[in-house]
Amino acid sequence: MFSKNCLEGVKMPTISDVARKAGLSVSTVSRVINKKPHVSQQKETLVKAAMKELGYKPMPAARQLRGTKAKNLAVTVPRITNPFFADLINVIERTLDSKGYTIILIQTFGRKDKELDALKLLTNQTIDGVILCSIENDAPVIQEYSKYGSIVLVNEYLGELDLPTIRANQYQGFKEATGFLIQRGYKNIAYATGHKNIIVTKKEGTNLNSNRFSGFQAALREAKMSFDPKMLFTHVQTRDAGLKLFNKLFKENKMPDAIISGSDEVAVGIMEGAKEVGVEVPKRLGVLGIDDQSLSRDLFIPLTTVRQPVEEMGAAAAKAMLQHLEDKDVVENKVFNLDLVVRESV
Amino acid sequence: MFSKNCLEGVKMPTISDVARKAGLSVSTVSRVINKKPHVSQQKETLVKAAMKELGYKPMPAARQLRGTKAKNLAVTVPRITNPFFADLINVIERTLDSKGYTIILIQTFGRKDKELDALKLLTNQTIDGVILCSIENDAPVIQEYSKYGSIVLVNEYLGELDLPTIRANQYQGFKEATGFLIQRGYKNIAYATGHKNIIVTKKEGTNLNSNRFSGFQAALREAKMSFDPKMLFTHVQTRDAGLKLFNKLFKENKMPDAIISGSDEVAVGIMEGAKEVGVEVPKRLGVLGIDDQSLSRDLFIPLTTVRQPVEEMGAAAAKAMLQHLEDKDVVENKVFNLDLVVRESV
DNA sequence: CTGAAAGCGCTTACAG
DNA sequence: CTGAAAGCGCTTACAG
Repeated sequence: MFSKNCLEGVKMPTISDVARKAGLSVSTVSRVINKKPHVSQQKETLVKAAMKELGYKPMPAARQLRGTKAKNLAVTVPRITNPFFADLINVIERTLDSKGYTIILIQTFGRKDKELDALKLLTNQTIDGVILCSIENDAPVIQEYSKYGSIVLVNEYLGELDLPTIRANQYQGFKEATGFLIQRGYKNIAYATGHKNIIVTKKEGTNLNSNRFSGFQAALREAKMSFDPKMLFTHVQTRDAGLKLFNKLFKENKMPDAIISGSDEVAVGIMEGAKEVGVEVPKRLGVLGIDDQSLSRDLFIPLTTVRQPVEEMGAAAAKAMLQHLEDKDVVENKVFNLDLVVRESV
Repeated sequence: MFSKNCLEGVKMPTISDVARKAGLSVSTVSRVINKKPHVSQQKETLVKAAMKELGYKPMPAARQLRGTKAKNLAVTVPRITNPFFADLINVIERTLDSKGYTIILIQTFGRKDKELDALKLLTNQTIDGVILCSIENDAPVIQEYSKYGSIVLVNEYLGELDLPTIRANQYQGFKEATGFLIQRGYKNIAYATGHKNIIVTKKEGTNLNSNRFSGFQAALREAKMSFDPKMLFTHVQTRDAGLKLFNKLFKENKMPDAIISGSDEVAVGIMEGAKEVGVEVPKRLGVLGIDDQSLSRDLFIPLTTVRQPVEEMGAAAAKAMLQHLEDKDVVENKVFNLDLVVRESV
C-alpha cells in the first residue's frame, strides 16, 4: 500500500489512501473527519472502517495550511524550576489538555526575545494563543500581537493592556502583610523584588511590581514610618540571590530587622544565610516569603508568606483562554485576594 | 498589500508577496530562505530586503507539508510539579532551544494513553522526536514508534529497548544507600516506590524499578538480613502519599525503623507524619529520600538522600537527542553514578 | 543563476 | 448525498 522509506521511517496513510480503500472520494472522507453534514450513514461507516484499518490520522500541518486551527497553545514562564510556575503550568496544562490543546512550553529567563519568540508563533499560526505568566516586553508590542491570536495574562499584568487578565490583588496583599510585620514590631523593613526596577504608581491595577510596592508603602505610611530607598533591592530572584543579598547586608553591617522577599525561593536563601552566621529568625530578622509553595511549611523555619492562589489563577487563566479563543469579545478580568499565611519566620 | 480580516486578525505575507516585492520568482526566494546555492549576491540582497520590509516568516505548516522537519520535540514527564522533573525539563529545554527546537510539554500523570499521545505526534510529523522521562507503555509499543522519529529515554529505562538511553546506576546507588542504613543500625527497613509494581530481575540495566530493588536486596543479603514483603509499598509518589503511608504504618502499629522512600517528596510526607505524632527522625525512624531536590537540605530535618544527577542527565539526554536526530545510527547509552548525600534524616 | 510548474495532504466552494 | 477541482504556502526537480 504505502512503501517504507529506509531513512525516514514509514510513510503514513493519507486521506487519499483512505478514500481509495473505502471506494469513495476524498471529499466524503474529509466530511466524516470533520463531522460535516451530508454524508449517508452507510458511507460514514465505510470511511470509518477504512480509517481504522489504515490507522489513519489527518496530518495537522496540511489542515493548518487550509486554515484549520492548530490547537496548540504556548505558555511562557520565567523559569520552570520555580515551583510557583511549575504549579501554574500544571493546572493550565491539565485543563487545556482536556479540551484537546497541546501545550508548548517556553521559558523566558526574563528575556524579551524569548517572549517575542512565543508571540511570533502566533503570526505563523503555529499556535492559537499564548498564556503569559510573566511580562517581559512593553505593553504596545504585546498588544500588537493580539491581532494574530489570543493572549491572556496570568499573575503579572499591565494596566494599559486590553487583554484577558487573571491576577491577584497585590496591593491589598502587600499592605496587609506589611501591616503584620509592623504590628509584630519590625521597624526597619527591607524590600527585595525579582524585577529589574519598580515604576511606582499608586493606581491599583497598574502592574504587579508597582502595586506590591505601593501596598508596602501604604502600610508604612499608615504607621507613620518611612522607607529608606537604600533598603530596596531589585533583581533578586533565586535562592542563591537571596543568600547573596543576606551576605552583602551582613558584611556591610546594614542588616534591617525584616525583609520582604519577592518569593519563597529568595526567602529560603536569606534564611540560609542567617543560619550560617547565627542571625536568629524571626527574632533578629523577620523574613516574609511570597508564594506559599508547597515545601514552605516544611522548611527548617516554616515560612510566613503571602499565599498566591496558584491553582485558582491557573484554572481561571485556562478558562479565560478557552473563552477568548471562542469569542474574541469576551475579555475576562479576574482579581483574586491574597492571604497571609502565618508561620514562624516573622 | 494584504488585507485585514476583522475576525481573525491579520493575514501574513507569503512567499509570493516577497517574490512580487523583490521582482523575482518564488523559487529564488525559497533558495535564499533555505540557504541553497545558485543565487547571485545581488538577488539575495533584494530578497532579504523584501523579506525584512514585509516582516516575512515562512509558515512552518507549509514547509512541513513539503517534508521539512518540524523542529519540534516533545518531552514527557509524570508530573511537572515534582522538582526533579522540572529540573530535568529545564536543562533539556535550555540546550534544545539553543538549537532552534521548540518543546512540547506532556504530563502523563502515569497514564499510558497520555504517553501514547506524545508518541503519536511522531507519526504525523508534528514532532521530530520525543524524550521520555518516564516509561508508561511496554517496550514493544515504544519501540514501534521509533520508526517515525527519534525517541530517547532519560532516567527510566528498559533493557529490551534499543534506544538512546541516559540513566543512572540505580543498582549501585541503592545498594550503597541501603548499606549505609544498615551500618547505621537500622534493622527493619521498609521500601516504598512510586511504581505500581516491581518486576524483580537481578540483571543490571533491566529497568530502574527492578534495579533499585535488587540493589536494596543485595545490600540486605550481604548483611545477612532478610526483607519482609509486607514492608514493600508501591504506588507511593507524592508528599501526601508519604504522609498517608506513615499514618497507616503508625495506626497499624507496624512501624519499621527506616523507610526508603521513592523520592524526596514522599520522604517529606513521611517526616511530616512522624513529626505530627512525635516519632523522632532519625532516632526512631530513618528516612531516606531519593533525588536531592534543591530544598531537601532546607527542610525541618535536612534530608539524607540519593542524589540523582539531574542536570547531567538532562544535558546528556538533550545531546543524545540531537545526535540521533542527525544520525539514526548513533544510539548513545550513558550511565551515571549515584551519590549518597548524608544529612540528618538517617 | 533563474523561473514555471508540480505536488505535499488537506478543506471548501461548486456542480450535479 | 457525493465527487472533481482549486488552492492553502511552501520546496524541489526540471528546463533554460
